[in-house]
Amino acid sequence: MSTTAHTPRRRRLRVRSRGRPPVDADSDVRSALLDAASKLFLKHGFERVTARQIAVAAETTPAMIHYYFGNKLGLFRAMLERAIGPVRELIAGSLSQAGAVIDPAMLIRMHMRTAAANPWIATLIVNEVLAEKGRFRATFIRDVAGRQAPLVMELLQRARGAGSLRQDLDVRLAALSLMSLCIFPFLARAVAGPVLGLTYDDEEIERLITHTARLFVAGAASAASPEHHA
Amino acid sequence: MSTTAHTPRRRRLRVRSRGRPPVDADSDVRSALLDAASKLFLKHGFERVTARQIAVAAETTPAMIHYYFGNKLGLFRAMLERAIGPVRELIAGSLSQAGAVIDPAMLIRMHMRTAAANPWIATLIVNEVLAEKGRFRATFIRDVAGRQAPLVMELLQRARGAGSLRQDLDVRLAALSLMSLCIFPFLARAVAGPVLGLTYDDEEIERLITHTARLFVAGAASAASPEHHA
DNA sequence: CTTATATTTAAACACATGTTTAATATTGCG
DNA sequence: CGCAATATTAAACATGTGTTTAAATATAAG
Repeated sequence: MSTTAHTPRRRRLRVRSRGRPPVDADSDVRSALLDAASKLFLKHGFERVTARQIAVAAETTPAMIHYYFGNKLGLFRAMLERAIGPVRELIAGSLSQAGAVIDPAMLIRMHMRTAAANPWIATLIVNEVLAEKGRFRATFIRDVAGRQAPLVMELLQRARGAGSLRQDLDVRLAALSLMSLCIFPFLARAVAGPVLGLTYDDEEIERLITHTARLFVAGAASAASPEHHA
Repeated sequence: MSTTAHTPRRRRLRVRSRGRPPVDADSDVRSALLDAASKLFLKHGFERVTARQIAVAAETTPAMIHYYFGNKLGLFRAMLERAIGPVRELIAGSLSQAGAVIDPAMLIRMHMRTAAANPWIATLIVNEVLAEKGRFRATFIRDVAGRQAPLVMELLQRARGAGSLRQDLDVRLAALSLMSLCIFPFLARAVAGPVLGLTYDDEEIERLITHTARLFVAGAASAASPEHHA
C-alpha cells in the first residue's frame, strides 16, 4: 500500500488538451517564452540553459520555441534584442545628447549605476561576451562597445584638452582603465563579496561609485609633481 | 569510380593493438592526458571541451580518463592543481617574503606581468570563476583570492599609514579598484583589442602597466587639493 | 612456467540535448 | 456551415555526451 495511492504528482500546472486552445487574453505563449528566456539565459548563459528548462518555465513545450523562433538561438537573439534595446538607447542618448557638458566623473557614475541596477548585464558580459564562444561577442563589439568607446575616448580627449587631465595621458589606455574600474567590480561580485567583505548594498555601491570617480579623476589628472598653474 | 578507391583516411595516428602495450619510455598516457586537458580546458572551459576531444588530443581513448582520473572532473581537477601550483607559490612567496618593502606600484606591476605572461589565467577566471557554475570558483575564493586579498589590503593600509596614500581611503574599495585595473584589461582583451585599437604586444603591455601603476598611485594618494606637506 | 596484475582498445550504455513530426483542436473568413 | 490557417501537445528522432564494460595483451610476481 501507499505505492501510488496519494498525490500522483502532476507536474504540469496548466493541463491543456492537444490542439489549438480557446482564446485567452492572459495566455501569450510567445511573451512567456521571451520572459523565461530572459530570466534563464541572462543568468546562466546560453549553453547552460536547455530548451526544455525554458519551456517548463514558460509553461509550454519545446516545440513552441521552434514554432515562434525557429530554434533555441533564435529565441536567444529575440530575447537579447528586447533586453539590450533600452540599455543601448540609454547609453547612446545620454552621451550624444549632453555631449558637451559631461565629465569623466559623471560618465563613471552613469556606467556604474546602470551596471548596479541591472545585474544581468554583468552576467551577460561574462557568459556571452568575454567567454571565447560567447554568442553575443560580435554584436556587442559592433553595436555596444564599438559605439561607446569612441565617445569615451573623445570625452577624455576633450577633458585633456581643457586641462583637467594630464597632458601625456594615453586616452586609449585611460578608456581601458575607466572601463575596468566601472565594470569589473560587478563581474567579480561573487568573489569580491566574500573575499573583501563587501555587501553590495545600495549605500556601499554609492560609496564605491564616489571612490571610483575620485580615484580615476585624480589619477588621470595629477602630474608627477603638481604643476604650477598660473 | 573514385568512390572509395584512394586514401581510406585512417584517423588514428598511433595504431595500437588491444591490450597492454610494450614498455616505451616515450609513452606516458597519464601525462599526455594532463597536457591535452591543460591546453583545452584552460582555453575553452570545462563544459565546452568533451572527453573525446581530450582523448584525441592525447592520442588515446576516453576510457583512459576514467582509468587514470575516475572521470572528466577528476582530470580537470588534477590538471588545475598542476597549473595553479606555480602561480600560487609565486604570489604567496613574493608577497610574504619581501612584505615590508613592496609598494602598491610594484604590486600592480607584478600582477599585470603575471597575467600578461600567462594568458590562460584570464580565460580560466572568465570560464571557471566568474561564470556562475564555474568549477573553480570555490577553490579560487578559498585558496587564491582569499589569501591574496588580505595581503593586498594590509599593504594598502601600511602605505596609508606611511602617508603615501590618502588618509580617508577605504582600503577594501581600493583593493577592488586595484584588482579591477590589473585583471580586467586581460579578461576583456578580445573586446578591448578591436574596440580601442590595442595590440597587446610587449611594448604596449609595458606602457599599460606603467600607466596603470601611475593612475592608481596618483588616484589613491592625492587629496582633493594637494596638501601642504611641511 | 604459471598466474596475477596493469594497461589499453573497441564497443556499448544510459541519458540529455536540440529539433522535428503527426495529430488535434480552435479560430476566423468565405 | 465549411474549410483553411493557426496554435498547441505528445511523441519520436538524430545526435552527442560522460561513462562503463568486456576482451585483449604485455608485464610482474611467485
